[in-house]
Amino acid sequence: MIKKTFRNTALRNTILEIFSRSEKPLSIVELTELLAKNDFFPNKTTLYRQMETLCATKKLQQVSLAASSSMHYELASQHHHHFVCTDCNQTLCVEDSDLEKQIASLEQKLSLNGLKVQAHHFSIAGLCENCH
Amino acid sequence: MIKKTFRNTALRNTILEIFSRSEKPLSIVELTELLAKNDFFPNKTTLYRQMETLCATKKLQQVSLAASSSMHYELASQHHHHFVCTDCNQTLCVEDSDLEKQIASLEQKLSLNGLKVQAHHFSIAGLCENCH
DNA sequence: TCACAAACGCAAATAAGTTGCATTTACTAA
DNA sequence: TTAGTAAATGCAACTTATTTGCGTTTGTGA
Repeated sequence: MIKKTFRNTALRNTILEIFSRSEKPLSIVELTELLAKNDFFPNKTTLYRQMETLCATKKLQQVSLAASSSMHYELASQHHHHFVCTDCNQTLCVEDSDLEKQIASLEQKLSLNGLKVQAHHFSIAGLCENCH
Repeated sequence: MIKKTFRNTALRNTILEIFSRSEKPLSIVELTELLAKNDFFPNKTTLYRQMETLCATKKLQQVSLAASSSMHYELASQHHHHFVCTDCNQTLCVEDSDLEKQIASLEQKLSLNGLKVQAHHFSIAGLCENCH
């Protein structure tokens, strides 16, 4: 098994900074916009590959949001769940420790049944205060 | 407000039959394959529009599965959650009434906070028994 | 400071889903 | 029973998200 060395590049550091400052998961498009404000204009292929590397090294993780057709990402250390407005796409973080516990217990149960759990995806779609 | 009349077509009835026989959510591609076995070869545009109509009339509902990039659908009356193998794509239904309750209570809480909940999406990604 | 793998950019390809428009068909009302 | 109308369908072209191949640049350990 060959170990890939993880390099420090200005782009990568900036990406991680942006994610650590963001309160919500970001898509490639959103990330591109935020990078532009920091004077980075990387090719989209580079960004997709950054996401791949950063997810593989557990720095980030994928988040699939109910109302969106594109993948979103967040810091792996900041995993939580979201409400997404189907009209304006606004995203709100939803905290519910009981739900977390219930999910953890379900995952535990699945592990005992011979499945290896890698991730869970949960989100709620609906209309936010402004949109209904 | 104009009411659209919902028509019965052979294709539509077959689609609903296929979903009622299926134990797991189906993507457009999977549906196309099953329709072919019933000698239906509809255009993909037609299928996307069928999904639109059938979801709007609450016969079906969208399901986003963790390990997949394409939308899946299931009978609205059969809503449950799924485990998806990231390797072989096998899908297993996961029953957990406590989790359901917890989600319902969270949705209730969100409603009281001025949000209109339309749907939730939950799935677990991992490796099935055969793949690890 | 050199070599090599990791990171990057560009162009083209693929996959999922959508739109416009013309044609066909199910259903309703006469 | 039939004629009119809106729903359903098909086709081609388009958009958006993501991936692949390949050549070039750059960070980092020896």
